[in-house]
Amino acid sequence: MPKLGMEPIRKDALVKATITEIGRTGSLDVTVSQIAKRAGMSSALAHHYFGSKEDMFLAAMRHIMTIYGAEVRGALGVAQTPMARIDAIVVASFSPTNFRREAVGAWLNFWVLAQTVPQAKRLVAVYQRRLKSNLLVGLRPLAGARAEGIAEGLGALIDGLYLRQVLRPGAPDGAAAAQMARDYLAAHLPSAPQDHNR
Amino acid sequence: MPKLGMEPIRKDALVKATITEIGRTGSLDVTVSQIAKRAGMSSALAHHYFGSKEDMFLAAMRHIMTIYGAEVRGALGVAQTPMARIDAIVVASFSPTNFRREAVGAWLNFWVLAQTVPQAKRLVAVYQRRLKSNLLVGLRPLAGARAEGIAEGLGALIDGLYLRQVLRPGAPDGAAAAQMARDYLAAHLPSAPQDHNR
DNA sequence: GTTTTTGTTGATTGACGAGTCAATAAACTT
DNA sequence: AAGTTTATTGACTCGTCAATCAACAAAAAC
Repeated sequence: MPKLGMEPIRKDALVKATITEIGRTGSLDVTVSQIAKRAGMSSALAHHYFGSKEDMFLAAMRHIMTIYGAEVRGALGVAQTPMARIDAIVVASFSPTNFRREAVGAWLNFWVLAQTVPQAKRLVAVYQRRLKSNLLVGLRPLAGARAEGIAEGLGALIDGLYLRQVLRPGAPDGAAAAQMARDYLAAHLPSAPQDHNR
Repeated sequence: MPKLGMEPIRKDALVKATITEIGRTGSLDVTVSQIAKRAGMSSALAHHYFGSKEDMFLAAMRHIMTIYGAEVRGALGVAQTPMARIDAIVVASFSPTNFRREAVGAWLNFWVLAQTVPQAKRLVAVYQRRLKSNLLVGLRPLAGARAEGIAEGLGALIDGLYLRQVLRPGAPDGAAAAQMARDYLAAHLPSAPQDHNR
């Protein structure tokens, strides 16, 4: 009973299943059959919609980045001050949607994929560029010439917190991670010493 | 012409070849044959000395960590002040030996391996614990109760800088990375504002 | 000098998995 | 109603690779 217009639904299910499976197993060594099964279809159908396993990986990467990008954009939309802009990015980066187990696990594996697949590398590069430029908009008014270095450092710290989350047991603590990023900012922007407790 | 006492030599060659190959290809999907070939022997011999491919990976991880640990210990040995201790760790972390391309590429892949192989996870945990405790010895006299959080943050930053190095083209710039870590410290330890140029 | 230990490899096995294909079926078109 | 497009899958091909084995060689032990 082939309903028509299945393509987008199937592709979407496959993309999500790809992220889930990679995140769950913590490896790119997931079989197309595994992914297809989780998405509720045969592996042949998965190959029908995506040409190859690599295409599925790339689509999954794009999906993660799209969600992240949308969330950042949404938060930036309502930010009024430079400081609020930066904080919006930090909050979005560690929001439950983005900082959840499977997504972080998949993200790390995509980083590894980027070493092999040029297309994946380009996607990571896009992410890095966007993150940095978004941060700079908020940082330049606050830090002037030092903004560049601070953005670089904060970016690396965020990535590092993601990296470490991967091996942490239990549910991700986005709030703690976000606080760590804020501490970094507070230390580098003495102009806004908002909190120094503990 | 079997010379005797080959075992340690062969094992050593295999461990180094494993790191090289993983770093070079940027993936754990290296074949035992590839590794053995680079180490100048047959794949059968590789299996003879290490029981399995996984054993080779674990030995390679241990090797990387051993080198790193030795270098840190050496640097700590001559450090007189708390600040010197912290700096010794930072310098060792980004020394040419540890911060070279293949080693960093392999290191990231081992991090991924840790998601799958409990033994590998334990090794990473050991690394993290040692790093943190080493940092704390230097940090506590300088930051008191804040030391804990700073050590955590600096650790994440270091890991993040490693992570990002993986995708950076060209030769690794350990000096720049180390400077970033120092900036982090300078910002969090206002007591020692050693440099604030640029 | 024969037996044992250590080193070494080519060839083989066995499993697994990406991608293809042929076939079936339900919708839409004309 | 015949033809076309879209959906779907079981079965198959083909390659790859970890791991094993049988065999050979040289040193050491007896």
